[in-house]
Amino acid sequence: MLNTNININSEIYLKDPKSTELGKKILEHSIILIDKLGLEDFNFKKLAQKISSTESSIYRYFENKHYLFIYLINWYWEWTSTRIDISTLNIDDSLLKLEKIIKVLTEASFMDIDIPFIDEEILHRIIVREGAKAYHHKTVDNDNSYGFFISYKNLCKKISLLFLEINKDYKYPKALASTLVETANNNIYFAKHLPRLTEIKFSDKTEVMKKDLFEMLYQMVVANLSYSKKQKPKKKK
Amino acid sequence: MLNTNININSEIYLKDPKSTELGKKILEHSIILIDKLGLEDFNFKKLAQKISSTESSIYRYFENKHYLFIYLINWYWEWTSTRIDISTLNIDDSLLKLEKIIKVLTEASFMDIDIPFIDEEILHRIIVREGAKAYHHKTVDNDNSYGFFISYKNLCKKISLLFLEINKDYKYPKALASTLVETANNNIYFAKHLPRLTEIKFSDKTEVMKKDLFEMLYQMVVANLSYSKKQKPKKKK
DNA sequence: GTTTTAATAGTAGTATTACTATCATTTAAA
DNA sequence: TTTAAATGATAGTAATACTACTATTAAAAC
Repeated sequence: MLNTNININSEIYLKDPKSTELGKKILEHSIILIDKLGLEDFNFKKLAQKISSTESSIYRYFENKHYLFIYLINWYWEWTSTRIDISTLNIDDSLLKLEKIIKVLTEASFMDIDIPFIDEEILHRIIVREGAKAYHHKTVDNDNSYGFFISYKNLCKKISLLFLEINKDYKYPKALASTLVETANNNIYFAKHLPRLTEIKFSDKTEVMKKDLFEMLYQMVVANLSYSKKQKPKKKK
Repeated sequence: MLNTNININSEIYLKDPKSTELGKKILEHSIILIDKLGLEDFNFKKLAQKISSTESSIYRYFENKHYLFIYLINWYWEWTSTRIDISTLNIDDSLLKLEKIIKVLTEASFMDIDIPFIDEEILHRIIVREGAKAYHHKTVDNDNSYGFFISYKNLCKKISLLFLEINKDYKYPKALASTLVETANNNIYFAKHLPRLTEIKFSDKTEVMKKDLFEMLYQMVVANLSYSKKQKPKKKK
């Protein structure tokens, strides 16, 4: 069932930010500020100033910066899942579905569901730059036990099921799904900041870059899925 | 030319930590402490306590925690490059070289060059958990302008050249190289902490896991390189 | 063997961060 | 119009991320 209402694990917040005006302002401006300052220089004091509120008010919504960040990341994953659902709806051809999924993963503007207080383009930029920090830390197991990464797992699960649809014998659908998501983000980032790590060329005319990135990722997935298909189980002699 | 002496860009430190006793203690125990506490909870005060020194003494070697971290990351990349050189020395077969490289990337114990004050096993664990933070931040371009990521680029370059050796027409050797390195680390991490993102099963009997991971990565690379080989340039009709 | 320098330690101090606690005020719902 | 929810204002604490300066020790040079 398709659901355009993005739902976030209630363990992440103290008070649902979607439920109040201040909450929505926190979400809206935290995205803008994190994009501008970077996650390490962003803090609740600066955010409070920006929205003409106070630190203590923000602390009523989120225990700390990490939880707010986890919220945003989850929002992105849920939003991405939803866009995948919408964009693949009524499409039967598996390879066409794959195309749609890769487009969703690489273009924040593709199949947009507009929610007024979230700028998805900026959020996508944050994810590309710092999304991996959500789970690359010492307390990942604790966060995981509260279900903070379920949205990410569901997203990867969804993608991996399509891979099995294309090739039911493929051995590593989950790993290929997470690799696809991570590689999409990494190559956007590398193209801009560490260009010797990818063939993708950054350009302000983003259409060119998106097309190149799309082709690379599509080829990567198809190569993996079709390589395995060829490998007939060989009997040992 | 093979060089087992690991050299780090001198812009990263204020005083060469390899050159003094305290410097070596800083390197040795920062690795142990970062592994134990995680990068965010690690600081110079705690490190100073651990090595019975003072904050101010540590600040003579590194401007701050970030630079020390960059130093360790660079050490790892240089060490990995060196191990690749040694392990592929005198090997002619490209696919055998690929095997060696993947083993170096996945096993800190493979082809060890023992340097007394660096515990490579622990350092590898840090890289797997938090290595990506070295370049996923707002000031990446500044760091990059000082050459802090040259070692990583060289490592990827080296790997990408082997890919071209296997298939000179392959279109994305650089992207595949960075993806290989990142995917190796990610899947070790996912196996342990987010197991639904990979087929690799974590086990304390690490040999099993390493073998699975090796096979997955090897297949991924070969699939990509051989898929492209098949694609004969088609004339447009 | 003394002088000079390099290396380290010790102490103190500052600005910022990451909170917690308490109370007052405004706004909305009952 | 009362009551409760939401927000704001203020203050305070412990920790962090430094900088500055001075003292001591150890090693190298003369």
